[in-house]
Amino acid sequence: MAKNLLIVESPAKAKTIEGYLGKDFTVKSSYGHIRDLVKSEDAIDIPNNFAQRYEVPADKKQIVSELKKLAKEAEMVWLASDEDREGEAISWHLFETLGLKEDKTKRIVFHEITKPAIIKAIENPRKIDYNLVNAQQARRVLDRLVGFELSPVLWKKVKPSLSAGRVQSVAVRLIVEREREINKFKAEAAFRIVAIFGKGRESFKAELPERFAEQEQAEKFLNDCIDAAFNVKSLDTRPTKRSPAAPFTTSTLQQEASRKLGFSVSRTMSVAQKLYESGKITYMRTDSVNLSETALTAAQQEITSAYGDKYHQFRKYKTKSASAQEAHEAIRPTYFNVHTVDGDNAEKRLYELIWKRAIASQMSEAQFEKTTAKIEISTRKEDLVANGEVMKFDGFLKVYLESSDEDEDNTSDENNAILPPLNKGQLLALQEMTATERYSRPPARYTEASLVKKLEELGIGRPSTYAPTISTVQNRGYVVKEEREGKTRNYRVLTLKDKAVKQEQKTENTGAEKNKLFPTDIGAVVNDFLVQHFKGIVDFHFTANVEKQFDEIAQGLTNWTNMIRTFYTPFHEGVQNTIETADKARGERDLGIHPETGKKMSVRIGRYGPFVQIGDSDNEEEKPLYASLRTGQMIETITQEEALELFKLPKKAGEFEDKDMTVAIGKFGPYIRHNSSFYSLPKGLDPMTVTEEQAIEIIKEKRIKDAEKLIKTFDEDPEMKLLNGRWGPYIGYGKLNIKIPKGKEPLQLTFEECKALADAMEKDTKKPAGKKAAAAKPAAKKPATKTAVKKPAAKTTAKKK
DNA sequence: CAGTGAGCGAGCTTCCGCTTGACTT
Repeated sequence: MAKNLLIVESPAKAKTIEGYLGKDFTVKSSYGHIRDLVKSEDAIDIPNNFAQRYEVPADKKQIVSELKKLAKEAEMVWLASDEDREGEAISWHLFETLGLKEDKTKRIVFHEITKPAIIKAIENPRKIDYNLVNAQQARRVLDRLVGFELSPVLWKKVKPSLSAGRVQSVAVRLIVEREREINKFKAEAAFRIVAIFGKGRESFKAELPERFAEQEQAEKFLNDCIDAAFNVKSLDTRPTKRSPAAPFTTSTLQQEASRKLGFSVSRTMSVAQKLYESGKITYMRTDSVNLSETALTAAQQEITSAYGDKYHQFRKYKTKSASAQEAHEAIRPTYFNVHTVDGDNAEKRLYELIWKRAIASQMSEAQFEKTTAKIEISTRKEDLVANGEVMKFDGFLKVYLESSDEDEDNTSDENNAILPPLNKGQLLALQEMTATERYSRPPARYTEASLVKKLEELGIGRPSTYAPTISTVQNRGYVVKEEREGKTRNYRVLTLKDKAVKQEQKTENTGAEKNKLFPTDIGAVVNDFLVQHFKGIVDFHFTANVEKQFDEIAQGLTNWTNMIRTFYTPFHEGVQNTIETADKARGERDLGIHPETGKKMSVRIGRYGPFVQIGDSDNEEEKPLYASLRTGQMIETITQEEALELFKLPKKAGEFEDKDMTVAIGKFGPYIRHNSSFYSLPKGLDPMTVTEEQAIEIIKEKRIKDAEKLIKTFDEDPEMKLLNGRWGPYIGYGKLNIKIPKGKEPLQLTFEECKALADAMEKDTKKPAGKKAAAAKPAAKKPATKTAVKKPAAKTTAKKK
């Protein structure tokens, strides 16, 4: 047996380090935290100085017992978890749980996985830093208290199963408030003047810095220019430069992969995980922009050999984020001389992005010559301005250009245009001048990645939680990621050409969104409730404030239980007060009087989501009418006209010749119902006017599609089918979808075999007999397997309902 | 997924942060 046991957090890290240390060391991984607070109410003994009850979750039992065994046999145990709050706590939990002895345990830390760094760490061991551990406990306890006291308030006052927390509730608030800013926004139009001078390759654009609010002003300007003379009034040339961006952190990687590759944040993380596990990149959950000495040298070698000396420049980046804990390096390729990797397309592209960004971060700046020409108009006092940029040295731009969220904004694209050679006083020939009506833009909706950016700026969340947080707010139904169609709007363009001004009307599409985050009604109602009753918790600076106090605890300046008590006492009072006094929040909004019947119209959240009601619930004689809101509609913005539309039924039974066919509109759009089958109406077909022929066509097409999927049917039972799915063949039986067991040839399967599989599955879902069934149905991605394993029966009944 | 929204009430839900698989129709 090895004399030394060294424990790190990640198995991939363990493998690498084992290679550095030789046979005297066994290197193992704890797979993150090995203990957590128990799930029940009594996890924290509040009167007893917030004493915690911890347990080893079911999925960690095995690893803990293995580590225990190895620790017993070892002469020395080296706790090498990350050097940050959580890492220190992991070491402490290991110390406690494995029953380690003070004199046989050493705590070591390193910030990069390089041989010299590991050796140095082993030469400089220390003891567990209990101040840091206390800071982590304060963080853990605060999050539990907030989450587990706030959520039940929502169950009582809004809806069961909802959740609130220090991080997720602020994420939702950001999205809700942004949506309201957009709703409130009034676009203002103004005319932008652009002139084109010269011909062919010599032509260039110039713009008037001012804009005109009224068409008359723009028109007058163009008219004034008909017979005007244009000459170069001044020329200003000066050098400018651009520097490369720092190498990736988790958050910047997520942003850039979203902009350049169109990846969701969770996709980025899972692809990066694969690259990390196969040793291609360094650790992908980091807030550090630092590169190891080894990496700096390797990057230098790569850059000088590929591009030459003058392209290289040593750079050290400093983190801008106050909340950064910098336990790791920045994300970089493990080996800079590896330009491309094997693997699927996503891995290749993400690796390339990481490689370029890291290499560019050690390259020299790009140099430009920026020219600004002012052009005088003989008939007006304003000057036109033309900007040109010439690259003198490409520097880091040879490999990488960071994109920005405003890339789609092309209103200032003249900035990097090239100007022809110009002289002061030179007369210019006007080719064309336009005055285009341009609208101001509302604030941009968040994408997953821009929300991560914002959260990081506010110091909320950690690299390991950005992706899960984004999923949580969507899984809870507070936020949806959607594509929405825009509206067309008209804009006017005046054109001066050949000594005449012409006007035309053009149309543009505006407000179309793809993969943007929208709040739902429930998200808005929960947010408003929290803002009203728990302003302090959902305050954007709450996390930053408590982080300051955690830092004081970590430095030994503050006692953690005092800090938590100071926070908890008023917070808990607020919780109780809210439970007693607050009204139920249903987001109700008045929609006025129904024009035909004079009854009250209102809209609010119900059991099945937001709906419109006409008439009074208390009225015994006449039941009120109800209609669900549709995708894209919200309580706070729906108008009475839109609400009335919801009650119009397109085609009722009997309106078609085929008596079994009706058209209706569900929450997810218009659909045809034929007997008991549903067929959604393709976009562009109006459900109010759809003809029977069109409906029959849609049904036919759907049937053809279904038939294409069909491989085989069985005479014994028409419900049993062999189908072709996205990942190969599977068995369909009624509503059940059954995977084909490994090693079986799909076409050889007999009906009996299929039936047996189906029966087994049905039994499984009714009475999950253990791990398999429970693990097979995590509704959300995250809910710990612990719950599922512990209470499988409860979970199933809840779902059946 | 797909036309419902009463009221009763047992037993359930829920946090953030550290990790990786098993899984997907």
